[in-house]
Amino acid sequence: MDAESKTTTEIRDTFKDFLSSKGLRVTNQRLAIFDAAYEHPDHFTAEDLLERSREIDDSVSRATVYRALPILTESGLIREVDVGRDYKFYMANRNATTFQAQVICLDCDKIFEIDAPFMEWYGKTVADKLGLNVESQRLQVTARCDELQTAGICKRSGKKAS
Amino acid sequence: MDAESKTTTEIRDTFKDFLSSKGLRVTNQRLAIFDAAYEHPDHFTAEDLLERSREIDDSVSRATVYRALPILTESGLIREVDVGRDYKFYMANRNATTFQAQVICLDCDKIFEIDAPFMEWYGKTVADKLGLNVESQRLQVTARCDELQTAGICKRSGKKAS
DNA sequence: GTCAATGCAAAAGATTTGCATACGG
DNA sequence: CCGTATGCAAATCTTTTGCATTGAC
Repeated sequence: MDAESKTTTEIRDTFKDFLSSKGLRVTNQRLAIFDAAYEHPDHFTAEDLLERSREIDDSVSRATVYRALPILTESGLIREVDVGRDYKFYMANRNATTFQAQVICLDCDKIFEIDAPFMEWYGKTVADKLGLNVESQRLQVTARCDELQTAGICKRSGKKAS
Repeated sequence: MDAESKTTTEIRDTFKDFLSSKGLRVTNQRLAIFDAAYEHPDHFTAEDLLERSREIDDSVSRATVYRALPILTESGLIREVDVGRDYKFYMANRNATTFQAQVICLDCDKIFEIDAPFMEWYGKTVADKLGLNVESQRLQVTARCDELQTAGICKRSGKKAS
């Protein structure tokens, strides 16, 4: 067992506590959705999550996934990552302490999370000038993979040119 | 007439030239949509644009607006501003030379455009590390208007607490 | 005249919601 | 037991698309 970071079981207890503290019920479906999210090593969509949740508890419905996502987001246990497509991505918020920026590769179709600690300061500075209080921030870089286009293969994603 | 910046008429000619150069046709509908976009001082949605275009040429259909938007965006004459809602915003790209960040106020429901010249550098640096070439970037700060919540009115937007 | 552009209406696709039922506390 | 959470299916809402017709060049 990993001595440094919390186990999924421990985090699941945090989730249970969160639900209880909000007067929400601890249901099998919610736990299955939580587990599915934490099993996922990467970014996932609501649909991905539905599929994986159902492998754990096949009674999970799409509606329940969509209703659970805001709860998980509010609990801070997962993070919403909107990169401007017509559907949203999410990811387990395992141990991110600093602000994360995203680099989205249009060729690899992959999202990289990058530490961007200075963002904390930046957002506050700008918002202050307008007399506003920062609620959230996002910094996204959309990019192209030259390697894929030139060499025909991308080492990072393993994707080959089509 | 303004001696410093281009008139809308001049920019419309640029649009016509752009269309011709791409082998696209200069239609009344496209010009009406262009004019509507440039009459709009602020951010607007596709639906806003449809409404205003129809005041100029009532034959403009929703489909044509949606088909014109990517053309206008590609021409660089308007800019797409996706702030993570389920619909996109657009705005006339009058004279922006430096990178613009957005501050979105959840209370005023207003989008402020802010110069963020350092972003050019930042995006390139991060993408370089991954071996990627920057295609586009976005930096957005979501904020709350304390003034509105405390004093009940926001000077900036003129909005009153409900 | 030719073929791109248009309007219309239907389709698409992610997310939300109404409602009767199931189940957690 | 009470009331929240669920599944299902229908609804929503923006954006896209197929097709017959119109109009730019």
